[in-house]
Amino acid sequence: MYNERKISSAVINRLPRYYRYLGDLLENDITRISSKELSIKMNITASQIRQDLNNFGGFGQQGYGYNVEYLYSEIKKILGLDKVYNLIVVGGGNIGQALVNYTNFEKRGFVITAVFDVNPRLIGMTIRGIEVHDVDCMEEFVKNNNVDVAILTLPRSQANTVASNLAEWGVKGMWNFSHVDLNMPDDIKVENVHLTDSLMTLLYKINEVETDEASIIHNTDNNKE
Amino acid sequence: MYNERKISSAVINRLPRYYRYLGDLLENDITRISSKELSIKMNITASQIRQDLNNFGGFGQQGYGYNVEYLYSEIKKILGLDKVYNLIVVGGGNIGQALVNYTNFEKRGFVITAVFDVNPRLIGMTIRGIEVHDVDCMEEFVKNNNVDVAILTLPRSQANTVASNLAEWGVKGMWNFSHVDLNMPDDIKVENVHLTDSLMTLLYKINEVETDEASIIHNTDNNKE
DNA sequence: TAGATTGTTAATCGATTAACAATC
DNA sequence: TAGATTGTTAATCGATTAACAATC
Repeated sequence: MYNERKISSAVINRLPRYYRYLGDLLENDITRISSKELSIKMNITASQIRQDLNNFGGFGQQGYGYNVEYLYSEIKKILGLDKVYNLIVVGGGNIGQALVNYTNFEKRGFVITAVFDVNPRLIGMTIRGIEVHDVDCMEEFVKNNNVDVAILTLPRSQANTVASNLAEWGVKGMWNFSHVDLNMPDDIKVENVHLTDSLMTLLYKINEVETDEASIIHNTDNNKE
Repeated sequence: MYNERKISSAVINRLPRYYRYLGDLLENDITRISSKELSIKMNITASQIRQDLNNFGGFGQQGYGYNVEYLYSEIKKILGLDKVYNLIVVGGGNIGQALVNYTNFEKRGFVITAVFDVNPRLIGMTIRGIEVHDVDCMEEFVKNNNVDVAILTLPRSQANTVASNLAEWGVKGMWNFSHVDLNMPDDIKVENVHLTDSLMTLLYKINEVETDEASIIHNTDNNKE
């Protein structure tokens, strides 16, 4: 496991998608698949699939392809999904509550154990059996429980201060829904979900299509010049 | 505008971040900024900033840098944020409701005008003044209203069928929260928010840190060999 | 003017794709 | 065995960074 070079984030970001497709194959009782077949399903090249997988090991067999169940379980291990994780939600607003209510997380071993907020109207409430605590209790909670990930769904202005504290108290990863970049030491991992940014890029693309269509018309007009 | 080569998605994905930083500068009454200064704030290279911006035009001035207000307004136009968009939510579950309740969207001109669901217990309800309709009414609604984007927060199994219908009825973009890939014609734009995938990559990174630490110890042990 | 900083070309780096020998 | 398909090296492609002449 050691002495290996770092895996590029392009590869890592594709792993959950492989995992999803292999899970679908499993559900359909497909026992083996070649990189070529999978590449057609996933709309990527077979070469990329083989390169990606070989970052972690030789999971296939010449002339046969990949055993679906084995490859699925290996990717599961690579992603660390064979463990259970302890998550807390910091910020009990719309998104925070929605994530607590999303029962699929628990099925996968992502267990939300507490929600924290400053709002007295929320504190003491229970969301799907999980209590909303005062943020003042957060330090004690984090220090006494092994919190793997904090889900940050709080206002921009507070995100960095809170995240720094959490990191100091032992939280290893920040799943950041706050619309701001976090400044964290290298050993604290951050994954951003910037919903507004995501929607903006979609709007760009929609407008781009319209512009393209306009230019096709325009070019046709000028064809005779 | 026409005859330009296509802008890479790496660039497009960075635009909302530029927009955010420029907005912050504006709020702090900073009127000009050089690519070098901005690069330090954003933790990217000045070269990349200049390359990115020059895909769309020369917004700066030699010896001066960029006028913050002007550049902000130009990126706003590039992203199409100077318009108002009509969105619908398809699937009135946790995430769907949370997005309806997120009032910041409206401030930016992303207006959610309707929610659709199959659940009789939700139909007729009102979320922040927006009614939840029966999906059976969706065709009529979409055909009579100019729907720019459908926010898909429905089960995997239904996402593709529903999205195909919506595309046929005139929806231009799909903001896809369903945990499945959509097969859409090229002129329909899709932006995925795969929350589970995002969390999985975070977990990978957390475990990677732990593995790295283990290997450092291991390497030290073996140093004498 | 002199200094600063852009816009843009050239160099580098990294990621994707192609090719093929190894081998099941 | 012959055919299929991997693992891996080499080639290509695209994105990032560096460099610098143009110019405000």
